[in-house]
Amino acid sequence: MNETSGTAAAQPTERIPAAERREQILAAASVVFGERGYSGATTDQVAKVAGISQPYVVRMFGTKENLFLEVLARALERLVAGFRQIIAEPREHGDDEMELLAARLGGAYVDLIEDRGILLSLMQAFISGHNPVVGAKARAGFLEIYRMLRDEAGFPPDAIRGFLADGMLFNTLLAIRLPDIFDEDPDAEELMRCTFRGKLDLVLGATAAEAAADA
Amino acid sequence: MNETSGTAAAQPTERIPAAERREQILAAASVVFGERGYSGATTDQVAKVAGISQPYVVRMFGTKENLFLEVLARALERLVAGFRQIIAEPREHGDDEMELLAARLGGAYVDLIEDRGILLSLMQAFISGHNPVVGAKARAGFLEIYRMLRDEAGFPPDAIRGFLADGMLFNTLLAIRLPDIFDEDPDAEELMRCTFRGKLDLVLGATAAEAAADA
DNA sequence: GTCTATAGAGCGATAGAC
DNA sequence: GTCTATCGCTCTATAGAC
Repeated sequence: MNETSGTAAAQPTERIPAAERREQILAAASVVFGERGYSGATTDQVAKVAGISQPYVVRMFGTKENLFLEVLARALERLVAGFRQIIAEPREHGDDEMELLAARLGGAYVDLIEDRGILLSLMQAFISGHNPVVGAKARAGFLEIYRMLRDEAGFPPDAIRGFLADGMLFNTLLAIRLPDIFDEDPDAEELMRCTFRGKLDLVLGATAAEAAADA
Repeated sequence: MNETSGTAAAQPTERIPAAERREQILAAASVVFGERGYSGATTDQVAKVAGISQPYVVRMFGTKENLFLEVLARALERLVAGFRQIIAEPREHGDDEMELLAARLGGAYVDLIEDRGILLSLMQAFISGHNPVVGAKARAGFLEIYRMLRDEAGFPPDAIRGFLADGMLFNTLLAIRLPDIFDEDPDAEELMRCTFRGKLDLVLGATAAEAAADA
């Protein structure tokens, strides 16, 4: 079953197609950038999570900045595609048509940012407004969502503001890991409940699953 | 008027009391941490903005982490104190009492985050949930605001959620520097207007002033 | 397709003079 | 109260073997 060597040294990495390896690295990078931030993350940490060597990460993407930009682009693509699909779904017309659509979009958004890598990569982009490349992508992405809600979903201005605002509050409460202190401070759960309402179970399920994965 | 030397070398820094120098460093650090993030900022950049040497920054605060924590604590203090003062102000009772109070608090918040250092230091803290020290401060600070709105201002749950959500959207649109592209994309201004409504002039005034200062 | 080795640059922190 | 000099570490990126 074993190689001849009995040491615990790193086993030679399996040779797999570059495209597949790319995906592995992007998945790892999403996690690491999400947790440590763009500057705080190192290509070596990404490499370790992906199970390969640090120079190979660099080789694959040229620079650390390119790698981050691709992670960000993927997150934005998933967000836009997810929303567009829901908006395109057939829906019954009625007084609460807009509320129903907003609830569906909100649910899809919470689903998406349950992936902490996606959540924090997006937030990293938000605070990189000063960076010409990342900042431009963040502005363009935000405006694309705005146009989609206005033109494709047909939301009136106040509904757009309410929807986007709720989303940014979701981001923040999940980013600061409010569920981590539910047992230390009952107000933490109260605030989460008041913010997420029906969506809370969704969020807590994901949080619990992540905690279990950590252990 | 001049020293004997005619070179353009850095002039010897004026000797000023430590407490005053501390404030200068904190002000510089707020700007630098805000723009570059905790990991992206260097103590040398802070020192240059403050007009002193890099080792002096470290000597004053022990470590870079301590310096960031103090910047964050100052921002939270200003926020909490500002809100508390407005809530304590006498107000006429009536149907729109809560709306009026919310509008005043919102205005104060926009005033505060016009200071880009404060805005981005807060947002830096939000995405540092994984960091035991910074993350704990972020959670505690957010819950303090929540309790203030619930117990001191007397807001009902939906008003709290709406207020906090609007604030987080303010944060995001300012952080990504949406006003920077008003002339490239008219939707940018439309989104800002739909979000900030009456407060827009406040925001744009500050943005214009900052742009002028940069040049 | 993947690794080891290492160059080259930057950064936080310390030591010690003035 | 403030600086200069510098150590030692970490990190990105390159070179080149397999």
